[in-house]
Amino acid sequence: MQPLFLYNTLTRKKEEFKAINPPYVGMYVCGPTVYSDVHLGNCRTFISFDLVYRYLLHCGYKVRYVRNITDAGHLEGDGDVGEDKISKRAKLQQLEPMEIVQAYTVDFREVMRQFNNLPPSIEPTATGHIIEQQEIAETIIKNGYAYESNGTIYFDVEKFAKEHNYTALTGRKLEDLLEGTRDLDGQDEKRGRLDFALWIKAKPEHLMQWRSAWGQGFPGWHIECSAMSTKYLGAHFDIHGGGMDLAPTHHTNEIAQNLAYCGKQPANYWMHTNMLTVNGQKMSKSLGNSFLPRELFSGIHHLLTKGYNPMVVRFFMLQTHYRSTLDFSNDALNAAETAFDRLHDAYKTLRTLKASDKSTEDIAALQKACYDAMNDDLNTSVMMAQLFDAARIINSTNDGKSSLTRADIDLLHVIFQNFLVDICGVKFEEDNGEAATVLHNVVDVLLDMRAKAKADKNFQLSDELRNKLVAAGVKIKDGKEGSTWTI
RNA sequence: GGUCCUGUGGCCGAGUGGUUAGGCUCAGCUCUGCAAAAGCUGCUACUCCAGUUCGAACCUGGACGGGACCUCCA
Repeated sequence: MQPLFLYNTLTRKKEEFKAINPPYVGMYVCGPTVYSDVHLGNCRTFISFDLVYRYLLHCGYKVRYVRNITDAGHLEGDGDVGEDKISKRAKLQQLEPMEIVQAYTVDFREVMRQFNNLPPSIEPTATGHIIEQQEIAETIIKNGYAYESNGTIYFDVEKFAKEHNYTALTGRKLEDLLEGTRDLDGQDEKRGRLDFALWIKAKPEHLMQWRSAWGQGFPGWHIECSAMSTKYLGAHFDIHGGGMDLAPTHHTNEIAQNLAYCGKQPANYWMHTNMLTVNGQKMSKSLGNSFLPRELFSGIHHLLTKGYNPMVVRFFMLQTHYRSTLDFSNDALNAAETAFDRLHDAYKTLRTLKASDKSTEDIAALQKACYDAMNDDLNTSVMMAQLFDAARIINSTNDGKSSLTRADIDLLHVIFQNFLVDICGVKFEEDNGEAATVLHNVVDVLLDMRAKAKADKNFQLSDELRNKLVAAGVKIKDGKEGSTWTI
């Protein structure tokens, strides 16, 4: 097997991927906070890591993929003041916090299914690991990197930074961070301005709170990932991922917590996916420019002219490398839809291709180019360019302008199956079932009538039949050996 | 303000110090009763300025533009 290179945020380089205990791989990805709908930007990240997961599986690794569900709420604003997002939402809607969590978790999983993301091996929740989070906080206090202040536990960043490289992930200078931080105004519980909470004292009216050695409270924002990754993947595992916006704060603090807890950098490879933008601006809940998956599928959104199949959206996203920003627009989506159909049509044509004694094309080289692209930090853009090359070869063979041996045709099948279906996770709707069979028969009857009309040179009738079928959603292509159709 | 990333043809989007990315759109041709599809051909770019180099879109410096993070965010 050829080496796989992945870009590691820690070293800012592409590095050869070497599993700690091959063939096993542990991968942790920061999942959603389930206090509202996942938007498309979130989905991009999870689709990107689904690609990582799928490719590792394809390469023969046995992957334990852990993606958390944050259901304990995060505070709003800087930290220690402010309100838990999930509680806030719950009060607003007069619901139990867990009712909110349940509703959005169910919705999240449904969206992931629509995008054909494989479910992670474990999807742990923050509320299910309160004890583990408390234990980590306790140990960090014992190790001298955290302190209690009026029922809240803070991580002592400045002390940690004296012995460790706190900003290893982003390469920023600590002084710059200190300068950039806002004044503590009123938060005199904290010793240092960069200190962050591991455990937060709850006010009596706070809806989600748990008992602890420090009184009633709830966990801080970063500690759940430390707790759950350590529990399921061990103190040192292979890949940790998330959106790029998590690197400077969430992941930086997570690394600090793990080091302070057990002296180990949690993951060898830190992977970060880039943002989805709308008109050049990051799509985010707080900016209010986010698209909901269902709006995109249905087309019901003021910026959209039509709806798009989830597979088209997935394909659209994978046409761009995961570390580049991807701008979202109707034009780009329409282009992706046309391109997607072209690949799909070629894949279908492949089944009916007639073999020759000789090949005029080098299919093995094409397959190698696909692997080379994927091994180069999962360059799906270049890999897909190869698939379009394959589509051109298939079509031109179908037209009799080039030829392929049986072995090469079979290899093309393997390439499409491997790279498009298994690795990119693109699923093609196959019409199965009784209704579909009946539909097939009915269309065939109509095409038969149209063929007779054409034979009689009754083009008025044949065109009418074609136009009406097109209006009904059936596209007709006339070939030398009869007509074919697609929906 | 600080730190970092980025600027590619009509649009989207890869990329490497010297050779065609790819997709979409558009035009022409072939095929076709017409249409659609498909194939072929064309439009062939790298923000600007300076430097390094035999040679730079790709390296360095500067300018300008865009973005991310510094507050929860994938």
